[in-house]
Amino acid sequence: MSFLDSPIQNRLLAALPETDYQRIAAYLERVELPLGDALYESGVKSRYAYFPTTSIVSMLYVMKNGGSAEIAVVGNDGIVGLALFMGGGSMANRAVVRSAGYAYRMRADYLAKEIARSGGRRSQALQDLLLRYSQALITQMAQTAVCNRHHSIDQQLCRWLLLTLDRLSSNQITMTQELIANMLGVRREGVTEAAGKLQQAGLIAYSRGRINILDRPGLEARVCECYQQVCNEFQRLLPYQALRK
Amino acid sequence: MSFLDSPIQNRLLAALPETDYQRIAAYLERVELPLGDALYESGVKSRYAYFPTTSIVSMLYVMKNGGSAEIAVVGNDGIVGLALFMGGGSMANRAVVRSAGYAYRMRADYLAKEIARSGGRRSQALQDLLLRYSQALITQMAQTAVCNRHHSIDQQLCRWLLLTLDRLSSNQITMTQELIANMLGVRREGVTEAAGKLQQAGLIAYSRGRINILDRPGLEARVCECYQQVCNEFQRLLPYQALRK
DNA sequence: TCTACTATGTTCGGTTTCGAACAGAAGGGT
DNA sequence: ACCCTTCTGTTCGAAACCGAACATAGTAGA
Repeated sequence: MSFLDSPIQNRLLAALPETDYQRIAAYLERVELPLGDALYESGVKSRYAYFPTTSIVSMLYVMKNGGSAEIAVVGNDGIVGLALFMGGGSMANRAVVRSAGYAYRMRADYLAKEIARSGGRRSQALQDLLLRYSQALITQMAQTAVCNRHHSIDQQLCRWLLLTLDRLSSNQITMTQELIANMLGVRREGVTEAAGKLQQAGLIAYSRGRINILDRPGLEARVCECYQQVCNEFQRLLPYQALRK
Repeated sequence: MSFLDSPIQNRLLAALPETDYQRIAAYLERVELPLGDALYESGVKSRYAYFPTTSIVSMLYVMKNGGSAEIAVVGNDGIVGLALFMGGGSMANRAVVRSAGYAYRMRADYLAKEIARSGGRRSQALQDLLLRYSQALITQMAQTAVCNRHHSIDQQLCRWLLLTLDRLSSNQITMTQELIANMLGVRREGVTEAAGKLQQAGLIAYSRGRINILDRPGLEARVCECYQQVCNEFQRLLPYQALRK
């Protein structure tokens, strides 16, 4: 049984050994995440960790002057709330739902207990998985920093679209240019211009908050090396093979 | 006994409980790190983890076209080689010594053994510490991404100088403008101009690869919020109080 | 001392992005 | 139908940064 056939639509959960998953499953609660929902705020210890399935969550840093920038994106490949695992409890950024959908959530204290000692034994598999995912997230953040420094809005938009697409089942993204601008940390007009070029090239069709991806290979041809680098590391750190059979 | 009086000049090591430290100490080897040394290369599994004491190490991403950007900086507050702990073995960036000095190094297999099981028992303290440090590093990377997006070269130079200063005992930094430019991912001329302003304002004195910090509060007044944000998180995650007495 | 090299300072035009303002176009509600 | 809001497209000058070229000034070595 491959991941796509698995009833567990989150790759981290699906990668757990059967016994570990069974123990954890009792604590999982399926919740709906509406667009724009803030799963956690900067510096506030959250009560839940989230394993997105069909939703996509943005880790967003908001500056004092209101400016913002997306630091990383989490979909069905990961977990929102790593700080609960890493010991800080909270992080210095917000987690915002940027694509409505579903997720499994787990109470923070249960997660902590499961990670520490669960009935006298450690959940080695969960811990290892979260560690590897942490490294994958670090890769994504590092690459975001590089991309922000060196690449054009055009290229960054391509990267953003592809990262989003990879975490969706459809090839239609619901997102206004205004919101994309917030996440890329640029002006809305900059996104309009970049999206215009992609549209003119026939790669996407943009219409009032709905983006249809028409030519994914075309996007991949335009994107900077940052996208592939992140993909490679995710693949290396959390290989498909590790997924539950 | 405060950290500065401690014979262990690395904060992570100094924060370990006495028994854990004693067990680890046998594996530590003090090494000299010359300027420019590459402790590890992108994608190559390194044989050692390093705990810098007087040296400073830069995590640098180098693009295909030769452009580069510093992702994070590690000094006596941290460890180089987190990938060994997180499970990936390697990371997608280089670690370059950007300030000559000393470090303790530990063989990768010893570190792995210590983290996993050490004589039948886990080193809970080490693991917790490395986890918290991972989160601190994530904060630094996230803030680098934000800073790269939103702040001027002037502000970024201030941030860079302060981050370096925090990891040095003296207030003289040995570093050419060319190398700073490499790390900030900007042109050398840009650094010349920014440094010129700081020099004119009497905050620093620059002379052929030697920077003397004359007015640290002045730098702090000019730096963007990113610097303080990172400091706050480091303080919160790895508080001074946790250091070994 | 002379020379070669390296580090820093300065200039110029070109490109990208920004900030602000405004126009048009697509829906939604009444 | 209408208005009203939201989303997208377009324009303008200003600012930041880039790429390249070149000038000057310390420093080290012959």
